[in-house]
Amino acid sequence: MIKHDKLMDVLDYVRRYNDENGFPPSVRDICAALNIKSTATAYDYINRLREQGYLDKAEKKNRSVVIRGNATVRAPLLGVVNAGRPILAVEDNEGYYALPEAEFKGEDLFLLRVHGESMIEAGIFDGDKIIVKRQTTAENGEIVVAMFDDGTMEGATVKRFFRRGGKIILHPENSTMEDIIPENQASIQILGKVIGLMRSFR
Amino acid sequence: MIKHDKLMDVLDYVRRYNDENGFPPSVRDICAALNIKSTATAYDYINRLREQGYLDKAEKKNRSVVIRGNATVRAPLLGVVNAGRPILAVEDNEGYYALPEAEFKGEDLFLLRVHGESMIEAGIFDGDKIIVKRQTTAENGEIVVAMFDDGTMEGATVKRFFRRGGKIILHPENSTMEDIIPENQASIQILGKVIGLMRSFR
DNA sequence: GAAAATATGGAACATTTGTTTGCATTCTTT
DNA sequence: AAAGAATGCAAACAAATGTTCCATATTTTC
Repeated sequence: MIKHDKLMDVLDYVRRYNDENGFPPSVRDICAALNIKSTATAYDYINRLREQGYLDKAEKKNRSVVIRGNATVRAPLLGVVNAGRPILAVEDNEGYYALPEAEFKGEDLFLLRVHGESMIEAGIFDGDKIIVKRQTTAENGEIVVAMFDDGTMEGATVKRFFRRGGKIILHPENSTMEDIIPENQASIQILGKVIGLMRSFR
Repeated sequence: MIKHDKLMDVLDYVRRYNDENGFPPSVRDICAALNIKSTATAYDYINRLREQGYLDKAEKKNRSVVIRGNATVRAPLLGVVNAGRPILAVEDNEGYYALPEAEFKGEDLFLLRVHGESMIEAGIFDGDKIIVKRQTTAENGEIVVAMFDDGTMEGATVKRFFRRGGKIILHPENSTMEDIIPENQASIQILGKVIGLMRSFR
């Protein structure tokens, strides 16, 4: 059983305040909310929570208490796969998404909305948002976002990537569809590797 | 085309600073980063960005500039479905996840890690994390997390919910499995409705 | 090119906020 | 009960930070 003491109250309050306001509370905010009479007391609580590894705080910076392990990475939602060229300048993104850093700490991430059924057997459905790590190469069996340069197809697709006998195979995870084996390998450009997905049932 | 002026530089910096530190920058931080000579100038930028709807700021509060539309809802990851009783006090959660408020603004959310293949045809795979809105009722066709009180099964399961002819049907989206039609309806407790999911390919 | 409008800077000021110190109180241990 | 440790408080101080005022530069308009 976890002790439900004042320290945990402070931790909960910091979390809640940050959720509601988008920035952390001051020492005096904590005092007011938890009926603590002295700022020194709240200040001490913060330091103990820091020692115990529950939160971080930048010295002498106002409103800088942050819950440890809550770090997020932000990735832009760039567009729709299969509906034109999605990867352009940062300006035409459709917003940013916060992803838990613990899971998605790849450096350069972006999101794409998936259109079509070609990866349905891999659990990627029409309308899903995939989390893509930007890279130009891929290993056998990885799911990639690839783009065709030569006009044989418009835009980009999501497929499972294989290289066999010097040929690149883009394999849809849908038994009603055929593998794509491009004649000209140079015409294929890997935009990134799919490392996660988000779905909203609505 | 979007004008790439100083205002947008400020906006980008606020976003980046917040991503990296977990709390917003001060006016002087902005000055230092963007080579702005006077705090009045940066202060003015902030106000204009606020007027144009790009960010919010609490008056007279230090480090309180936040990007508008970036609000997140936090939901605790409570455990594993089908492996014991997952829904307990907030204390034994395995961490919090930030979800974009724009999509998941239901009030009381939590996450569960899915175990098993029973919903595979609905695109919910073993290991996925589902986002659940806590509620005790469900509509026909919704995917729910349900728990059995009477010991016929241990713990909770994810199934599609139907009520037909006075009977509750819990339908696995897996053609190799049978519907669950409990004798005693009262023994079934709806814990929530699945409204989203997250997956990490690793 | 002059006038007007706008943008930026310098500096001071006001407020918020973090931090320290010492003391009183409560709890623990002996 | 006494000693010691931990906890909480009040008050003051120092630093960080938001805010304002006005002068100067820059751009726009006519």
